[in-house]
Amino acid sequence: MNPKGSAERAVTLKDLAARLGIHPSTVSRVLHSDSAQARGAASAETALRVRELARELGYSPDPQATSLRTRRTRMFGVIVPRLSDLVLAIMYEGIEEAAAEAGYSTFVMNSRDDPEEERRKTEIMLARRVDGLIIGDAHLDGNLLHDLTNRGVPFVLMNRRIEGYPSATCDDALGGRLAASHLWEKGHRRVAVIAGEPYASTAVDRTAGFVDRWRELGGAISEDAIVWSRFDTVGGRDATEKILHACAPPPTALFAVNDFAAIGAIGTLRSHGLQVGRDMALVGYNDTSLASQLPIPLSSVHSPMNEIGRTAVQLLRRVLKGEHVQAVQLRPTLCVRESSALQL
Amino acid sequence: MNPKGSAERAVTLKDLAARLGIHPSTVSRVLHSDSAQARGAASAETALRVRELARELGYSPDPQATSLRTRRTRMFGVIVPRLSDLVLAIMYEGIEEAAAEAGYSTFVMNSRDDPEEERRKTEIMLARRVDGLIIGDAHLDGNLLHDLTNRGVPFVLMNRRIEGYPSATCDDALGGRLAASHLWEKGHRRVAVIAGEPYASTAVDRTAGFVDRWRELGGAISEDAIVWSRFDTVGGRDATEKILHACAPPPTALFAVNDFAAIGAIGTLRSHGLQVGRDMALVGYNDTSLASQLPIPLSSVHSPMNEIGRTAVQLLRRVLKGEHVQAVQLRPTLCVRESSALQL
DNA sequence: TTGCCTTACCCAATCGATTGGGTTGCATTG
DNA sequence: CAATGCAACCCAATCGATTGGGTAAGGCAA
Repeated sequence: MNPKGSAERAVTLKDLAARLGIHPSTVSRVLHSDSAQARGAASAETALRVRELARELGYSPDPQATSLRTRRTRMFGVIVPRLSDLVLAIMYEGIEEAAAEAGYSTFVMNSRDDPEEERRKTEIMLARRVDGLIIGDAHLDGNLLHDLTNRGVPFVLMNRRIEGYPSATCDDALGGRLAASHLWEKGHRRVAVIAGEPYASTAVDRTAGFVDRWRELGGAISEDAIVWSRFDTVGGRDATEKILHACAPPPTALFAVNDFAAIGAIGTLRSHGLQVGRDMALVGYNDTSLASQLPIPLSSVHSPMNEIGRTAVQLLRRVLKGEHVQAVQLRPTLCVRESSALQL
Repeated sequence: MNPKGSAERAVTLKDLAARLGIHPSTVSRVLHSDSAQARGAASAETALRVRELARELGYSPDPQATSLRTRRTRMFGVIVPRLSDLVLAIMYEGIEEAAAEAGYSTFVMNSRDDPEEERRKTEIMLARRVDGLIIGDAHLDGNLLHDLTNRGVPFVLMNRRIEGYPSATCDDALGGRLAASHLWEKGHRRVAVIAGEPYASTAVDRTAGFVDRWRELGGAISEDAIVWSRFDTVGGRDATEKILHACAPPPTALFAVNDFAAIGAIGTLRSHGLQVGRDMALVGYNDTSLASQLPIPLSSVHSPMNEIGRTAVQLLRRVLKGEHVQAVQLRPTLCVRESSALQL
């Protein structure tokens, strides 16, 4: 069929037109118009012939040519701290699904949570002429977003939010409150928080929600009991170590704003001879697939990660239509498991 | 600066040419040529002026226009079972880095390990006119690759290999052998394998390597002791359950071809009152970041995942240059931890 | 019969970059 | 002095699709 192994030359509008004896522009209108909008484009009969031949020859429009003319690429750029962070990977799956359904393709790039890298990656995507950006690593203290706004670049935030910009996130304050209510009900009165990175709204909101609710319930929580940390297992390890050293008497429960930090905490607790669920209650966040599969299943605030990704795409599409969109916060739910099931 | 918030019209070659009073083609040659190849393009002085103005106005060539003319998009398509599989996510990080360094962008899509979906996603990428594909979910029994070859589509495999196609993988047979040698040395004589999906070379090679080595050492291993399973925690759970039911007397060691399956195994063992590392040795595969952070740190065969991703990009670039490339297998190493450290 | 609509098309410019094939002006060479 | 070479450019076609603006043919009403 293709003996030389060279990619066959793709079928073009001109090819179709030549075979049918009509003009390329007519073919374009037939294939492009939304079936109704083909006002005076062609007769029903011609339209049928065009569509038939297109199918037969496997015509697929050249996206580069289309983009050149229409100034739209139907590509979105997605920036995340790292795809090897399961949370972002799942959100990205949601993005990819929703984007594909809408006829968009997506580029993802890792910024490693470094503002310099984030800026560099953003420029690469803009140089590619993406139609819009989904930014999953927004820093509370950055100025990239301000610049992008000035340059008229359409974008939305995902996962982390920043006041004044459109975003698709979990209602993290609510998630923190759920964790606080749960631990309070279980009889805990001394708690500590593994709070995550202070530049990320996820960490800040979850912590703030927890603390707010805790105080509402009449609990006390000191500054020492709130430890900022990296989001990964090592961060959770170190933070737990700090908490165990700083708090006397030690807390009876921990809230980690991230499942991986929680897993790190488990390790540290174990090496201090403390068993999770019995000597120390533990609640994580995101309910990643591992939480329920751990030797001692981990309680976790479930956030709808796939849905957050899908929502980000919807929002970005509305931004592109010129709508003024608000931030969307999706509801988390609490999954109680063995790590915090015991009544004190 | 841009009060209406509309994206500023990008600077084009024509703009530069107009300002300099020369022809766009001259500007193109100056900016495009590899500094030496600009044979008779322009005088050194003119070239300097061109480059200066380009920098000043922030000229960046329109990739769509370039692609249209050159028939190359400088985009690679990447297909993986799922990015939420940490192993693939890390390989993808390697791909992204290497691709970016070479001036390529990458699309990733999830096939969910479904051949139908894989085919669909492949077509989407080809419709986007990617220059080549990196296929991370090759099925041993599929026929997609054959079709792609016939159509002259440049591609390489990653993570999983198939005889006769270029690929970048871990030397999985060796990895299996390392695990076998280790468990044998620790005194184990009854072992079982959580073997993974039989359509994936990773699973097949790791299992075969393990069994080969085991027999070389004089060990016996029955069919019942090799259980095929999904790659995730649930798969590991079910497989372990099966092994504990089928093997009498039970094995003293398990080799799981994937860390997540190993984590699933830990859960099942625990619910049977068996403690990993003491009652049952366990070795996983890939040495994902979690392995060392688990409550009982997991021994695991370390595979150079980032490097595999980078290698896939290098191979694909060589394929594009028309070179005939062979499969590359990168060396794994064994990380022994508490889960299999005890001498029987 | 004239004027006016429709219908069903066609024409040509355009998007931005690339590239094979010129052209011009000047200097060198035999 | 004619011929040749070379440096430094310019020209125009091209990639494939889109789109504003035609236009010819036919029908219908006044």
